[in-house]
Amino acid sequence: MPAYRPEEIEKKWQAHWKAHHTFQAHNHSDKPKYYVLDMFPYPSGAGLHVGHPLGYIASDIVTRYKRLRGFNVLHPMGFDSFGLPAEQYAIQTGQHPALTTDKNIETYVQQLSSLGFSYDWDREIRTSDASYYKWTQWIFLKLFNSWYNLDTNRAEPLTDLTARFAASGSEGIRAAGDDGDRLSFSAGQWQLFSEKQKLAAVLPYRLAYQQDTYVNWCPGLGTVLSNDEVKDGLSERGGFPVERRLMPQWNLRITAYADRLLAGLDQLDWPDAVKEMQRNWIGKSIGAEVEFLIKNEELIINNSDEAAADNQAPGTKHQALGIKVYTTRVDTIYGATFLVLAPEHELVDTLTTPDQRAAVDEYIAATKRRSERDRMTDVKAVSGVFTGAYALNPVNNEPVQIWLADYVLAGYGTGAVMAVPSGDQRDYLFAKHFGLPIPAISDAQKDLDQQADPTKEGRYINSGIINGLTYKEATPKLIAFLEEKGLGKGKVNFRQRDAIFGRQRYWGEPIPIYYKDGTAYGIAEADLPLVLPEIDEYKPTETGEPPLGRAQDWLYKDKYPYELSTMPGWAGSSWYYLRYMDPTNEARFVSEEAEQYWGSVDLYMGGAEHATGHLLYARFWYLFLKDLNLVSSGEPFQKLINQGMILGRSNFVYRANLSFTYNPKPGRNIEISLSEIPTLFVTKTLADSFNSEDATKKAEATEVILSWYRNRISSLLSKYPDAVFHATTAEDLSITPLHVDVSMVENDLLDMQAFKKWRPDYHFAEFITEDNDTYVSGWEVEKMSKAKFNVVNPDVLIGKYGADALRLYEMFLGPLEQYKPWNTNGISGVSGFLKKLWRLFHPEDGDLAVTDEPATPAELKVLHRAIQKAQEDIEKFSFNTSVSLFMITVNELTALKCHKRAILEPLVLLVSPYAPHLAEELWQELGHAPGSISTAGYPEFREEYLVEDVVTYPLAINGKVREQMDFAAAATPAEIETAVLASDFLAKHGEGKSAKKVIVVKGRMVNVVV
RNA sequence: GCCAGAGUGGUGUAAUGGUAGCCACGAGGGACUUAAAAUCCCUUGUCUUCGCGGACGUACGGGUUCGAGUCCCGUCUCUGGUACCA
Repeated sequence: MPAYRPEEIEKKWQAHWKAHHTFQAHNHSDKPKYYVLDMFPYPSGAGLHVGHPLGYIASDIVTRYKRLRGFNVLHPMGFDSFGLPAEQYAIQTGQHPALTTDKNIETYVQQLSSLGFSYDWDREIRTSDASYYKWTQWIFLKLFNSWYNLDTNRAEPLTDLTARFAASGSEGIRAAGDDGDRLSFSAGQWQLFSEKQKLAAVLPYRLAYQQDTYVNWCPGLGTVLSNDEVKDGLSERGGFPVERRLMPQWNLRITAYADRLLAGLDQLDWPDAVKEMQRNWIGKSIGAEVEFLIKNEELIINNSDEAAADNQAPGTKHQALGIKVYTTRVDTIYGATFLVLAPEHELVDTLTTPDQRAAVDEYIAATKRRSERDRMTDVKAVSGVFTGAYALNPVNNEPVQIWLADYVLAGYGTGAVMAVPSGDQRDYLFAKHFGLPIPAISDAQKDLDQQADPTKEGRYINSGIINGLTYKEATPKLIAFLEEKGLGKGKVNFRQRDAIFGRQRYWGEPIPIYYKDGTAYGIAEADLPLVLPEIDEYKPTETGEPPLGRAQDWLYKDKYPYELSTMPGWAGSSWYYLRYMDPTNEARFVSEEAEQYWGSVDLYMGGAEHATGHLLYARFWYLFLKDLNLVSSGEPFQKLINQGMILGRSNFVYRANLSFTYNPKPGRNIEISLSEIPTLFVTKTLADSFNSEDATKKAEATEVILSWYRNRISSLLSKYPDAVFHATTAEDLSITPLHVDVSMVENDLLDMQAFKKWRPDYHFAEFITEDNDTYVSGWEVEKMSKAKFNVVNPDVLIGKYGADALRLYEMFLGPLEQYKPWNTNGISGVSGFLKKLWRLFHPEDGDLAVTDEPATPAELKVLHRAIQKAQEDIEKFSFNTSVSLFMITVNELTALKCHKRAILEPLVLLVSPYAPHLAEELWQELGHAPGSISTAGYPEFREEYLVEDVVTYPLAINGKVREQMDFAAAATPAEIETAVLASDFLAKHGEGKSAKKVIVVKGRMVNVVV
């Protein structure tokens, strides 16, 4: 083969790999294992753009490197194939989402293959296959049939719990979750419960449970969304508004694992940013729960005795009515001058006095009207209403007013706060707004007439039993005091909520639950999978039920209706990495043997956007499976790398907004053809001058444009003397930058002919160009999107330069983790490098001309420096520097005219993880078996080839380098110092001063201090 | 606001505390060619000098050090995340 033709060799090797299953991983091997995982893609209809493969290329390089290093590498790919876009498309077109999904997957597989990734395609999985989601449903049933025992700090089978109920009732059971939802009963009462009562009693213990929950309801999508699917009050997919709504929902009790999810982070080799995001998301806070008793209790209970009666659940002993608040600053309790409840707080109705009833009702109604989005964007506005009721501060029995305000969230803590206006800025603003007192509580607080001061410094004042104490002394004293009175206790709170686990949508895993007499039962494991039924339309039913309500005769055992919600998008992706270990197992979600062999993922490559969603859910499921002894490692993903996003580089043209509108002279009639009314675009230089701060520049630019305009008007007037134009003046001249498709721009020069053909309204475009007749377009870095015309398709680049060039170029762009703009221009550089590499084997693009001559020391030095650095770089995921290293190496070998097998063969191995097709081809030409390069072994680094006899030292005076001098590599610092001082160095550069000190860093440099 | 991370030529970037700008792109000049493409060679941080050279230069202001792009303190800007979380 003469010249380097990527289009031929790449197709050839891709076909070879596919036919020979070259990258198949085996579950039995003497080799050490290594598991490299890419994040599970959702196969979108748009296919891949150049930003998507970045992480895949990096992980493939590591994969191929590890194979060379003798590892048995598992590197799988599959598809998260349930999801909203396919379903939205189905609603619009009536096409079954399975069909569009299959088509999209086909495109993905084709695109991924054309990039030469070394996936073991025999392990491909799809979450929407029944053979896969059978096990997703199976895990759900495990969750449904488990509870979390706080005494053993792990999930346990529900049967253990019911056995304890039967033996000793609910007494003494400590389970994760809210005890407020649970009944207390004796063993005798349990025995007397009906089956329905028993199931109802058990439900609030389950790790998958159904409950009325405040959810993010998205009317635009017709479903609920989880917190991580909502951004700024809008749905992440589609951007529809989201509102709070109370609905019965399936939930997963992820909060049971909050502490373990938090603690586990410390052992993970993950980016700090991601760990920090998970810590914030879990949001552990250590504080206290304090109860404020209601003043004038009787008065209020009389006012609303029904609500008060509700509050006395049967079986609980009578307690004085109180409001529990959660605080992390119990030390500030003497400064608590009022309480604020969330408008949804359960005691609101009970507490409201007749005088305030109208105001409170009005406030609650107003809160409901405000969408979640308004509440979030409008955080500065202070609003609230007084209930008329008072509570007693438990530390001093002072009466405090009880208010409602929507800045208090129903879902966090107890839904009520004690407001300490001197120490909390929101409380401060609230107090100022409503004229409530702001007493100081610490002698260190400053500027209380301006703002709150949350300091923990100083000593307490106006604070009863803690007066004069410090923060450290006061907190335990107060908690002890409150505990003794039975009005408070230390408490840990988490910001994280249980995960809502149902979607009112079609295209997802059916939840394996059926209803008998209104009670939820899990279907038998033997009856899995519960297959997604066919339906006529993918919309909700007329009665507002989810689409599954349309399924005909869809009943368990022909009798019992199924749950109509499906699982959320993250269900299937929470355990997929386990299925890859044993993807076709029909008897188990993964065999014990395969699970124990592969253990956990050694390297997980993916975007940071999954930090708080997928990565948290997957860890949660893993810990749960571990509690059930179904998996064996501590955490699922040992090392995580976030590849940065590749941003688009948009190009702009500058339209001069000139008026060509006209009227005929009175009594005349004219029609000017559109083709004679141009749209004027000015080159960037002119547009920049026009937008410049410099008035002279701006005036000059304006004049250039207006003189062009006047010429044009006058030529139109000579042709149409009857027209009167509304002329553009210097004052109303403006310039609008417009996006232009990046494919029409090369090195920021616009292809003006292509631009004119691009759209009808640019057909008659005219240009004011640079002096050399080029049109320079502007540019800006933005996200890649169709609307910005900056999307670059990898297929086009592969067609032009080859996959190897694209792989190298994406790595060459910069550090993997960094966000960086895409600029196609530079790809010619790596393409040139590949050609040069080829020419080391095929001089002048002729026949293979590799010789068996022995290598020279200079050649060996180049090679071994490359081996050393390539290895270091890949171990620290610094791929950009290895590409530049390869370029240097090839440049030097070209200069040395090196065509020797002893050098080139190891070089091919070094490059092979990056440019696998080229490497395979050359490897075969060198006489090796086709396809054998991937396990050929990594070249061994030999330090001795790098040893130099002579080292050139830079000589500096006071840190400024002045000269260079050669020394024997073995020279000692003392010898070097003597030699430097003996030379004329100081005389030439020392400005007559004498040396105070000489610093010699061996092998590095010499600095003379004067 | 809070939490991360980052600021180096026209651009992407490189630099175990030790000669700042490697490797590329772009630009300028040249060779080859009827021409173009491809390929090859030279120049390319700024200022200064005919040149040798010199001065300045890693967002800004300080500090530590023989020596700072790198470490420390403060400021500014940008990017990402998060936000009434009590």
